[in-house]
Amino acid sequence: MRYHRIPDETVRRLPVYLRGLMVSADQGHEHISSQSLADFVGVDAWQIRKDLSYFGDFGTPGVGYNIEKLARGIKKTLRLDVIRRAALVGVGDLGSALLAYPGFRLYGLDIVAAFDIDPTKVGEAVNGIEIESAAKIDTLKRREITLAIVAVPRAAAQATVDQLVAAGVRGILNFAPSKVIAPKRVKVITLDIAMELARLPYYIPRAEQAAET
Amino acid sequence: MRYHRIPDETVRRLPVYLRGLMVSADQGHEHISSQSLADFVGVDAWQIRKDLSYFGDFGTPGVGYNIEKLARGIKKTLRLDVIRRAALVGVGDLGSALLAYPGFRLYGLDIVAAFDIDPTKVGEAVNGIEIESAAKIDTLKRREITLAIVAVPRAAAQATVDQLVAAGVRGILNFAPSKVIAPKRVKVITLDIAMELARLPYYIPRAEQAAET
DNA sequence: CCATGTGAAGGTATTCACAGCC
DNA sequence: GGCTGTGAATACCTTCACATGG
Repeated sequence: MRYHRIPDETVRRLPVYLRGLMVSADQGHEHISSQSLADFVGVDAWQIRKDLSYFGDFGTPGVGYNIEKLARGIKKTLRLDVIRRAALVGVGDLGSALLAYPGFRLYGLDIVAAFDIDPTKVGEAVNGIEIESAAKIDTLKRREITLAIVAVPRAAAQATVDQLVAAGVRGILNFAPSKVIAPKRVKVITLDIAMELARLPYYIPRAEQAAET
Repeated sequence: MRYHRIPDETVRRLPVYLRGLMVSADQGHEHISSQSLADFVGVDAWQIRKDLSYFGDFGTPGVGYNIEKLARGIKKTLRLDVIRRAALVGVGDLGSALLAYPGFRLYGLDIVAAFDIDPTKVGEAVNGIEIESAAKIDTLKRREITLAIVAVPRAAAQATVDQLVAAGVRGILNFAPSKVIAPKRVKVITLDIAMELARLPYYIPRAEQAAET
């Protein structure tokens, strides 16, 4: 099945598998079966096998998967086999937390630049990265930074995205709670944290909303 | 179609519509057509109409939707018609940013308690909320707090969830990068920020990864 | 004998096209 | 004429069951 297009839902799950594999490797394992990985990451075993079948044969029947080899295969498929440089725009509370967040490294992602519009912040360093004026966003192309994280207020989001697009950025993770428009060649993922919390109550049955004293 | 089960994907989109409606109301509008709302939030018009058809007739043919009425309907469906009290566990960089984040209010969600295991943080106040010892999580039931946000390191996530479940919490938004197990009656949504950034490169064609000098 | 990889079946969500109502 | 609400058609994803290979 190696020549099919990979479903979006599979692309969404691949980083989960990757994380599971790395944790498992840290624990000293060399091989893992689809069933063990399934138990570990919380997905069904056949789902994992189906997902992997879209882009290659990694397993050995009777044995399982070589962790190292499978991790490399997933990274290559996700195009994470190269270290990716990313820029952050908006060094507020959330932006600062993202700069300090160590989790990106696991996927070979590296935040190497930070921008803010506030002159009092420019020049300051957060987590070893000096904050630059937002006017300097146009230097990203020269610096070969192709990913960006937008953590600015809603009102500034579209203008920021426009700047980033003009600077040649190809992928944007947007935390501002609003739709932003970008050309088709630029992939935008919008993540509204409040919205995720907002859909939680739906799954709580009415009768049990109050504390069951 | 009022008596069907609402698809999960629809539940995921409803908060988007709700946000769009509120912004539109702020701009002084009273009515809105599915087409205008579609342009505004970035979803197709027929998708909006289909989604809304799962739980009620809100529109008037030839006119559109009364914004106020539709917003109330969506809130009721999402069970957001009551102010919801939430607790935060883990007041690190991300946790502090979440405490300061004003976006939850829009959905009637209110963070009213914060816990951390670090004794030097306990007693401090962040954004008007006093940080309590994590050992006090068991008081949540008494305080009728049914939602929780977990922003602790991966290693502590499962133990934190166990504590929250024991304290009667019914919905958990988990930022720790790991699967957590909870009884079926407790809904858990895991949000791994690094993973969202990690699937961005997949959508950037190989030939265009480097800056196009 | 055990675990993978995959056609085929089944289920869910998206998209279309239009009847019905203001 | 304009816009909603929805059956029907389509596309997509999940789940199953098993043939295949170590």
